[in-house]
Amino acid sequence: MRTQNLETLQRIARLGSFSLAAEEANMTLSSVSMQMKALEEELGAELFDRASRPPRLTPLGRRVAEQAGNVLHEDQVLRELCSIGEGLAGTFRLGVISSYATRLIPKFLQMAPMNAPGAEFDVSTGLSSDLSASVLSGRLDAAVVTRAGREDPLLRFDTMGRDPMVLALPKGARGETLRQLADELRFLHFQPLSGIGRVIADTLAKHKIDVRRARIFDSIETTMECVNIGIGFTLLPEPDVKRYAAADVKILQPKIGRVEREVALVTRIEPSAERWRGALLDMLATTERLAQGEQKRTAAGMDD
Amino acid sequence: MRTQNLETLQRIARLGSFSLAAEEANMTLSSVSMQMKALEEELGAELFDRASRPPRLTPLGRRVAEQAGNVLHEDQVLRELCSIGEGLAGTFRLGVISSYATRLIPKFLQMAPMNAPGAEFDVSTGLSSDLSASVLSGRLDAAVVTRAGREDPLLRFDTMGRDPMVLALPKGARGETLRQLADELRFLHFQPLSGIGRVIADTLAKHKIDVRRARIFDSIETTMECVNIGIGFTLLPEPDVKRYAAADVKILQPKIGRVEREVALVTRIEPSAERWRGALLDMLATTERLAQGEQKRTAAGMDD
DNA sequence: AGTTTAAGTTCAGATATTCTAAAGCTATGC
DNA sequence: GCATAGCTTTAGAATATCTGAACTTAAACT
Repeated sequence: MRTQNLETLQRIARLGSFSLAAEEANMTLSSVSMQMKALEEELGAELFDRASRPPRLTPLGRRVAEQAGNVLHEDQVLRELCSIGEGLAGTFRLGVISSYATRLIPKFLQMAPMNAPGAEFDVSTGLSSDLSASVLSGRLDAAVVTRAGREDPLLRFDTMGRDPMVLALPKGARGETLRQLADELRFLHFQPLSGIGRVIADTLAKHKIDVRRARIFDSIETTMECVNIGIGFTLLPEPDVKRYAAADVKILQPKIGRVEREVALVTRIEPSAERWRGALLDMLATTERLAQGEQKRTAAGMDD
Repeated sequence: MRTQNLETLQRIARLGSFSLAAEEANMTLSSVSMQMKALEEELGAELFDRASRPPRLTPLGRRVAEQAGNVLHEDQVLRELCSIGEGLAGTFRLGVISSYATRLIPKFLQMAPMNAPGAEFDVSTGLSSDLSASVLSGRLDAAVVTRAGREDPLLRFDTMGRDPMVLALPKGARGETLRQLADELRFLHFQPLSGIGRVIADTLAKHKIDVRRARIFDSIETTMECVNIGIGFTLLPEPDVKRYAAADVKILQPKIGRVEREVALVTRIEPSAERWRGALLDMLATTERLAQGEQKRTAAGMDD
């Protein structure tokens, strides 16, 4: 089936004759005639009654011309998908680290239809290392991960932002440095296989801090809840700590220098990704900005 | 645009590689490759990332493959319209004489989706002569009309049924023959330009009956309402008289012999009409049978 | 790390399709 | 009945598409 033939059929139905259709489409009359002959042959149906001089559409031909409109409409939608110059067009399989998902995904999905009407997003969550591996193997197109250590040279990491890591201490804790606190309290260690966990483990190792009796959690919310009720202290990104900390939890910058987790968009290095990587980064940045603004407003509201 | 290319794209998206798609479709691998190259060219879009060896769909390619499904689905609908062997397929522009419309159209439109799922009907009403002219000129595909006198040789009339014409007399009328009644009462003459009107006029002329003070109406319901309240008598098809007559109205066979109106389906004589004329006649006959059954049941119900 | 294999791409030629222009029909209108 | 407009047909040219073979290369396997 060739869509041009359906267009010609529609034109004939609209204009009432082969010759007017030919004129409008800048084709020869014989082309029009041959196209319709081919269409009838392919469909195995009589679309025209050729006994009368402008050939008359049969009832079936009339209906087929109508249905041709549906086919052509879907075809048009397809072409418009492809002619979105700027902006995102396509179905993107996007991964987001669990520790960032809460902050990003709801707002992102809410904004997506406005920011990128030509795009669909299949979002999934996981650990930085798994997500990076999925991007590398092609199961995902892109992922938001925490940067850490060695990075595959086939992948590209575009930093989206840096969150300072802060200490969250339960009410009554006395120490002020990581080392002091590690002696005094149980350390709540975020899953070392995750990006944040790697940052934490690297920091502890670098300063040779021994956290005896550490507990491992793989949920930020759970970890903070444990801090809230005094089970131990932890080291986590500031925005997450502020989101979940109870009013009496003490928040400190670690004295051992700035500790950060760096959040990045990871994509494969390949020519076709150049078309959309920038737009996706823009969109994520916009979302982040809006989400942070909202969080601040919420926090402000809570102060009242 | 060629739908085959979209099918190939879908196959690749489903099977994951060009070669599997080629195998499934019994094509050579190079055909598949060339089709996809042509599709990308036509759409002006990169659908595949050819750096990796089964070429990977880009996000846009994934979305296009999905939308291709919509195009192909509409195409399939179109083909199925054409492959309805028996039965009606198409959009039929159908005329029905006003004096028959009440009896036929509601039931007909109600049954249509079941009886002829592949058909649509644009129904209009009018006089037999106008409807026949419309069929002849192609504004209608077929019409249900009253047969009368000379018929165009380019048209074909298939009789659907015959309604005996009966006299309807108001309460207290004394005459028993048309002639007696014409002397006694005002004659309510149905629109002589219509089919029924022609039958009436022909009958009166044939028997040289003079209906002084006749009144002309172009609605059966109005005519019968006038009989009901004693304004005059009339001669109309039995089913219509029975439908609208008040309980005290007297109904008589005319003594001058059987007077009938013959209802027929009129269509152009042309090869393509052969495909559907029979099916349409069947459908109308079925509808009529059901409608009559219903009318009888209603009448029986009223007797209770 | 080098080799093999499988999977795509490209090319040249064969085949099929579609177009144009001209000639041929035939309803329709005068 | 004749003229004309409108469609069909035909032949040949221009395109497009397919096949099979040679070529390339990513991924898998020593």
